[in-house]
Amino acid sequence: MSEYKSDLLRLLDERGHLHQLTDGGALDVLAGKEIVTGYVGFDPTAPSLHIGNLASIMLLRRLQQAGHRPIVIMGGGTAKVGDPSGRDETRAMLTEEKLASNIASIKGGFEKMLRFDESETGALLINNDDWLSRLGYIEILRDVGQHFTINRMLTFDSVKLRLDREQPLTFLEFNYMIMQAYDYLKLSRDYGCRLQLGGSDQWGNIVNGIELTRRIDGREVYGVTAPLITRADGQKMGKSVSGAIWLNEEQLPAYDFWQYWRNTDDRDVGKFLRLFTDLPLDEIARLEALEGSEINRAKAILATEVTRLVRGEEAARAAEATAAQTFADGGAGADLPSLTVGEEGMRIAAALTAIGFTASNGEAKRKIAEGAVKIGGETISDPGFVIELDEGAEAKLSMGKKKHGILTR
RNA sequence: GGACAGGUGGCCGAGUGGUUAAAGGCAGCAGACUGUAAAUCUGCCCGCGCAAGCGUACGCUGGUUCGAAUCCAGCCCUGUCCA
Repeated sequence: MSEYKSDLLRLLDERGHLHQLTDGGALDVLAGKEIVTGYVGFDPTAPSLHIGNLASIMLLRRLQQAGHRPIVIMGGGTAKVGDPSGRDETRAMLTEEKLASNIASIKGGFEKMLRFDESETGALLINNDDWLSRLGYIEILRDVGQHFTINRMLTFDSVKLRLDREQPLTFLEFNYMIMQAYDYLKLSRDYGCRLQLGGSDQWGNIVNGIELTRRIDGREVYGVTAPLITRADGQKMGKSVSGAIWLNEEQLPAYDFWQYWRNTDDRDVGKFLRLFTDLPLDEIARLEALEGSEINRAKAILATEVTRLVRGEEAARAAEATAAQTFADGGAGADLPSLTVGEEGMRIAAALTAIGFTASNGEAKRKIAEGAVKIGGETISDPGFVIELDEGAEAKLSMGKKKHGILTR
């Protein structure tokens, strides 16, 4: 089924992780005979990664599963420069403190998905600020800058796109690819790194690093990119209800994370199971073959598996149980968002906003007028309705079919 | 530094003095149909207010006018070309 001989490339290929690779034949041979150290870079531009980054994290997980050593590069240094890839606009500049706190809060998540230990294949997490910030300007220009021609830099998509669209591209950002390439050289020297993986938008950056390493050190290193994961409806992964689907619990409760996967388009179920879970391929084949409403079973499994991977066993079980109680039994599970209404009660519109179903009281009132709001299954159509509960009582507040919460006194 | 073009709601994009809380599209939310899916159709889509209504809003500041996103001045920002 796969043309590759090494466990690594076969695994990546079978599960849909491969888009492009440099000298796949040589990499296949290398991965077949020794432990390969490979890395992926992540820019700490937010306090949490989101599921758009999940495909890249899975690359590292697969690398480790295939018996190799993954390195997570936190782009503390490159984030100061800003990756222009796939962006129309210059990124907002992040302060040093913000970057540090982002890195700290992103770190934890990796420990669930990768094994960090002292073994030969134990994962490492390294901040490229450790070396990038120390570089001298003249030094970097002479050592690295002489290997880059402007002519070539201008042909890169990340640059060309901006120029074609007549959007500004600052000199700072223009240098991003040089910093990125330098990372590879540095990792090759200090950690014996031979492989860089990344999203397909990183192809240019990866190739630059490979060339730089070859030119300066005469060392052959490799690159692998994963396809851009799109959903069947054409949306990019990770955008949804209230923005991104964050990996961290603080940014998005496990229940909501679970729900995102539960609502996967029928057509994406098989693809996502392969990419984002460890389920065996034959089982996935069975699940994605389910017809009609049966495929909902596969979606629940997908949701639980991915949640387990990202949030842990306990969070996954709780989210799954809550979903079953809420949707299958029409009740209210413990993991639903909750709101205390207090002794004097609370206006329905205020409650909807407080629990996060609506962004403003005005929106809440509109939803009430549309007949979308229910308490305990009863539609509430009076916008002036005041929720009052007896001491210790609970009620289920719903907006639409999917948004449910628990009201308590 | 100069010439020209431009800066409109989450995004794209109309709008060149009043009927403009600002066309249209996308995204989003809800309803119907379903399977917590897709597609389709319908409604909603700045905030506050039960409501009448009020407050904000078209880069910023000021001005003209009964009335400005629209006219004028200065400033800031972006692009293109020139130096």
